[in-house]
Amino acid sequence: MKNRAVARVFQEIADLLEIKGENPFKIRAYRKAAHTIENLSTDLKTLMEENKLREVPGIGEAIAKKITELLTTGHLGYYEELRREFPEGTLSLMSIPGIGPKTAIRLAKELGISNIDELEKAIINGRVSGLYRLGDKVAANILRHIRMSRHKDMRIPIGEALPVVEQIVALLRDRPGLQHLVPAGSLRRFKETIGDIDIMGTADKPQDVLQAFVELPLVEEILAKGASKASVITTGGIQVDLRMVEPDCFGSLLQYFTGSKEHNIILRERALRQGLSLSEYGITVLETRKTEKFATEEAFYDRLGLQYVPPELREGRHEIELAEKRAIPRLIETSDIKGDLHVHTNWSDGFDSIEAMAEAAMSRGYAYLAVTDHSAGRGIAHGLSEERLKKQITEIRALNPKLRGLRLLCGVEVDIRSDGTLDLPDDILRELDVVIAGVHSAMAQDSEKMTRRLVLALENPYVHILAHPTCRLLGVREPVDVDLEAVLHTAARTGTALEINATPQRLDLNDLHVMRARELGVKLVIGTDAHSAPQLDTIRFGVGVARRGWCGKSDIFNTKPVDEVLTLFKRKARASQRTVA
DNA sequence: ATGGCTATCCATGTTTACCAGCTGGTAAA
Repeated sequence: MKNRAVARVFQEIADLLEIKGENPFKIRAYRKAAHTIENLSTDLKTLMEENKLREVPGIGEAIAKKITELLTTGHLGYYEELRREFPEGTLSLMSIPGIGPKTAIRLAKELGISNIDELEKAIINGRVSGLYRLGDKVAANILRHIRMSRHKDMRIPIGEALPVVEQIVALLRDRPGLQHLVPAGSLRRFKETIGDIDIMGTADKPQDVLQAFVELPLVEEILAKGASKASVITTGGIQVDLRMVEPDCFGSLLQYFTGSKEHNIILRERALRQGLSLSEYGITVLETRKTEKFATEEAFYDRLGLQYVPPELREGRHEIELAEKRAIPRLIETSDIKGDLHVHTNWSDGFDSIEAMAEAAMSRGYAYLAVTDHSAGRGIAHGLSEERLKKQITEIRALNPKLRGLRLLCGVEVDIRSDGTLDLPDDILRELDVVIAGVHSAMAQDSEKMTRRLVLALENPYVHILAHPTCRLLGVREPVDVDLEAVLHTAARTGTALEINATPQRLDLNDLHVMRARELGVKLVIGTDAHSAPQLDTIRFGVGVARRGWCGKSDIFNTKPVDEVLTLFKRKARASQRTVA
């Protein structure tokens, strides 16, 4: 049994205990243990054999015993008994937002509902809204979430797909005779979700590479393996195709399989007008019927009289027009980023200390890092009260002289309450270098209310950045209902920056929003929202979104030196003082 | 259930918002 499977059992025990209404601290102990086990770098079995289970923080006598039982017998009596106490399927009801343990158990016991389909029927028949303390609004809300979960698309978030591809490429890169190995498709274009993963390669002996590919440890199932192509399903359930091709037409093949379809259609139509026919094998001159081959994409675009088009722009918008005029801008790169303006520490719900985050920022070569922990309104995150924030400011100021080359900025991610007011008074916000405002509650508000709420927050003279403006979580939570156009205009008018939140689950703003923001002259920053030091690396996902939104270095504010950033932020408060005067 | 450590004990995560019924339970973040 793998660590992950053990963790899942404990997570489910916690859910069941929650339904049961057990001691909350006991529930938390199981959740904590599950989390620790999931992130453990050593195999539980090894720890068990060395009698070191108890040394893991969060694993005590009872849980160590349960792990041992699981690992030796493959079963856990306690868990199985617990499951028997509740109707089958009660747990699945809790996956619907709006249904917690109390409601789940009532639906199961009072209506005999044991799965989501039955729940849907019961709501439609009006059986749910008849229950005590469950009215029409609750029922309608649950129904809405059920329908939403049905329509969830099955594409994989790029945050999951990219690491898998990188792992595969890293494992195969050193095969003798391998020349190219490049992911194509929507992954290469850095779309936020990916269908299947396509990797293209060239090698002296393609068969060897294909063989090594299907033998990788992360391969769960081999769907097909031929002379030039293999398809597998990874242990994470993602389909990956590897296509080995002839080196002399690698360029046109890579171009073809990178897409997008829309981009390639426009390209073909344009080529036809020039008497050229495009295919994945090259460019055919219609008059002579001769096909030219291209080893690189650059040569391919060049033959068509076009500037090279970065994959992120190949969406059939206006990139080909601009490539004709050689007017495609230089896009932002991760190395252009000079600092991160949104990170958390263990003062709120972050994992690492301020020092550890600063250390990580220095090793990335950053010039600055803004510490922006939550405010008290986010109770569960152990958000900072005014008092604790003051203490943190003192600590950061004391730390700064000790840091070589890095400027730590004092900041906060202040809650925007349901009415648009902020969770901290202006007096303290005024003291800070960086104030990020963000919505973390009451996300179901209607568009009018939500828009008014965000506009009000942006109008605060001390708010510099609006965090994750639409609050979406890919595959988990839909964006809030908001008039984003109005928000963008307010941001432009007040000189407030909008964030491209780089957390792979968020990517918020998205590429289209970023384009629109650029058009309106809205300042943009990329922030990782890192909750641990390694998460500073997720900046590249934000850079990917910015590139898809046609951003150059100058469009993203945290490519500027620290003084310029601070000057801009201070300018907003000064401007509003003038307005008042 | 864990971990600290005077203990067959005690602390451990908190605030906001919404809805059903007009104060308090439930869920989300």
